[in-house]
Amino acid sequence: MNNTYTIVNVAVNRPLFKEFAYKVESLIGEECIGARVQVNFAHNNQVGVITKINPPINFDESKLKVAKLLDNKGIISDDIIKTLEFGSKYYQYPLGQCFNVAMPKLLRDGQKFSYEDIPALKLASTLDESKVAKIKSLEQKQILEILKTGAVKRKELRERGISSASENALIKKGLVELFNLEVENQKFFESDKPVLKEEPPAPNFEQQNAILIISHQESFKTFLLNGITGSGKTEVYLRVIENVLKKGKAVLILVPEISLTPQTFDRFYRRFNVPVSSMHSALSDRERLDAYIDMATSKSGILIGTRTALFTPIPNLGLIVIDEEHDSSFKQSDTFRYHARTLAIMRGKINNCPVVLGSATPSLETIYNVQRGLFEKIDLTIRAGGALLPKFELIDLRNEPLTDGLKTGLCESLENEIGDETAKGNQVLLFLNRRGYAHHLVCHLCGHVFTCPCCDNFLTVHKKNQRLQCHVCENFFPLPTKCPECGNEELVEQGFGTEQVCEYLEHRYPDIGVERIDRDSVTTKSQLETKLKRIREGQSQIMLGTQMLAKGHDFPDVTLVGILDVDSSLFSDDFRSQENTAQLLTQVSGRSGRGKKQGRVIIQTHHTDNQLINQLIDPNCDYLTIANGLLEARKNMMLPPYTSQAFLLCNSANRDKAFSFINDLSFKLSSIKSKFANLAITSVMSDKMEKVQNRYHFHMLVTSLERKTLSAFLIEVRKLVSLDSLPNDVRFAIEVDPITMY
DNA sequence: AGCACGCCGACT
DNA sequence: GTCGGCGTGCTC
Repeated sequence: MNNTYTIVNVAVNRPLFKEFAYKVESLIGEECIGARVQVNFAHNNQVGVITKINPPINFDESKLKVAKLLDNKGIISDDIIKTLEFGSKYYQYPLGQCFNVAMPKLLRDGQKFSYEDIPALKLASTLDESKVAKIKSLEQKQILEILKTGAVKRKELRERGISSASENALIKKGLVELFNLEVENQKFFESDKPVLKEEPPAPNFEQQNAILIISHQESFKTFLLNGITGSGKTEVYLRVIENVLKKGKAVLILVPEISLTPQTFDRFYRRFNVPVSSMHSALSDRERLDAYIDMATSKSGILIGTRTALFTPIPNLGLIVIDEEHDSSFKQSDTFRYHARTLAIMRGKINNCPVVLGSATPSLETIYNVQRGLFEKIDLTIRAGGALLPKFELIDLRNEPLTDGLKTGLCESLENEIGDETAKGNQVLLFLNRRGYAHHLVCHLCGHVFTCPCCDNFLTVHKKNQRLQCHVCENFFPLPTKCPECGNEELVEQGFGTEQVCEYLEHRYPDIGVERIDRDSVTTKSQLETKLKRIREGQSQIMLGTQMLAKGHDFPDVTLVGILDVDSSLFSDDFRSQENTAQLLTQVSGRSGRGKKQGRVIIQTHHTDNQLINQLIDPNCDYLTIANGLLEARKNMMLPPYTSQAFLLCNSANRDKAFSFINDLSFKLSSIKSKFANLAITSVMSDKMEKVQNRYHFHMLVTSLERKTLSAFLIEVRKLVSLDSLPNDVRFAIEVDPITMY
């Protein structure tokens, strides 16, 4: 019977809002929805995904091309297909390209959906106790301790912060054996081991309340777990997860990119006997596929990952957690421009399971959804061990003498405070969200400012590697000795960055260790570990850093947090900058005073009458009060979340091409605009940085009172654009629910 | 997005 | 003649 075939719809990785019919040369049914196929599409071989079986077609059946099945049943589960179909419409991004983003690279490339070798370690069958006794390395002891409970994948050991050098040392000593883990054909809920590996600490009454409410929720509902820093949100997650696992259901936990620290994973690996998988940027393609298969086949019951982990098939999904839900890394800002929070809630709805959003500083969108009754808020207000929240104080820079220190970011009063605290044996954390030595370089004679030749951007001075660097396109140039315009040799460094402040601190406090933590001084995981270790062991008392420091790490001995430059974040033209500043400062301040001593947060500012700053230092004003005030302002100004927005983005290496394309579009849109009520389109504008990497960027902003109207309008935009098809070298994109302004 | 097709100017 | 640059249109 070689004339039997099945007609299927296939989504291909092309910017087309259409699926294409093919025939598969066998009789297949619904079980193959979500299976990959190899197809010839427009003279090209492509991997596509089956979306429908026996669809109605208006195409000559005899002319259908043949699709070759790559999977004998669907690997992309039904709920993910539904989530992507929703996402494709909501974000106006072609379904086939959504699938592409949702699949691990190896699956995209057509590799088999199966495991290859999985390197793992186990204790040697005969353990030479005399050799064990001789081991001094803490890390090696830790490995042996972990392996006593069974064999472990090398990937897991690395995620728990253990270096492969220690593993290799033990292998060399013959205490540990490297082997290829044969994955047992057992599902996580079929194990006879108890769910818990260790007895958890007793929750306080607030945590207990939260655990009960969420655990009792069997059907779809979105919770906001609003817990101040140090109130034990993770313990609530762990307890709820335990309850979900006991019902035989699996769990998905999304975390921000920044929190990929060993502690994040270690707590889960230590707590549960249930296998844990992870998915994040540090994994190899193979490891990512392995984690994907682990979840899809129910070998693991827990997946912890960054935003793309959302698209991992998980049969019997019982709970989705989004930790630090306000974090901007949940929004993808290229290709498929989705927000993982939005799609996670949709996936929860499709699976009829609860979704928990956790944060000390929730996004205004989420707070608004609580006010509208869409989400249920649960509060955690008590810090573990009775630790007190830090006290905020202001230093009015206008009253400070213009010392050398102030020129590099530190006023005299703050210097004195740092001296006092460190003399008492305490630690100090200084926060400055600007890396490099100096913000820019200017000629003292003619005022020439050194800018990037590819971007409309200043070049930042980096002293250590003696170069000027563009923080937009990452291009760099040797540090100049004279002005290219007038030849003058006096070049002035303006604006301080972490590198300069660090240099000053080391000179000012030569006897106190200073650790700089930013993207330039910390490039590998082990560098970060070394620095954190020196801080934990008290060898260094001052740490200075960018956002890298603001999240995830606890520093119990920090009693003083210094905010060096809040002023530059107060006057941005982005309407979200106040919200972001409040979140960042609240998060940074939460790093201090987790021990017994109450911490202080000192903010240096020239604007002591600024409303936001005054709210932050007011002990009677918490983050939610600030957020409610900001929401009120958003309402009055018709801004999100009270309205829905989308950017229409366009760029080209040829300025005229980009400009005339978007102007044409603007003209066409103005004629259809009247069909949409309560919808506003701005005129065409250059992006804040018009030129980036030699491409010229323009945009229009669409604002609508109703989400539905916006969606309907964007469909029209898309049709207009694809009807004309894009001119050569003009790129066009729609960004729905933008979180940064262009 | 890719790629083929076709139109037109430049050059052996 | 014919090579190649780019605008146009199609992809089951």
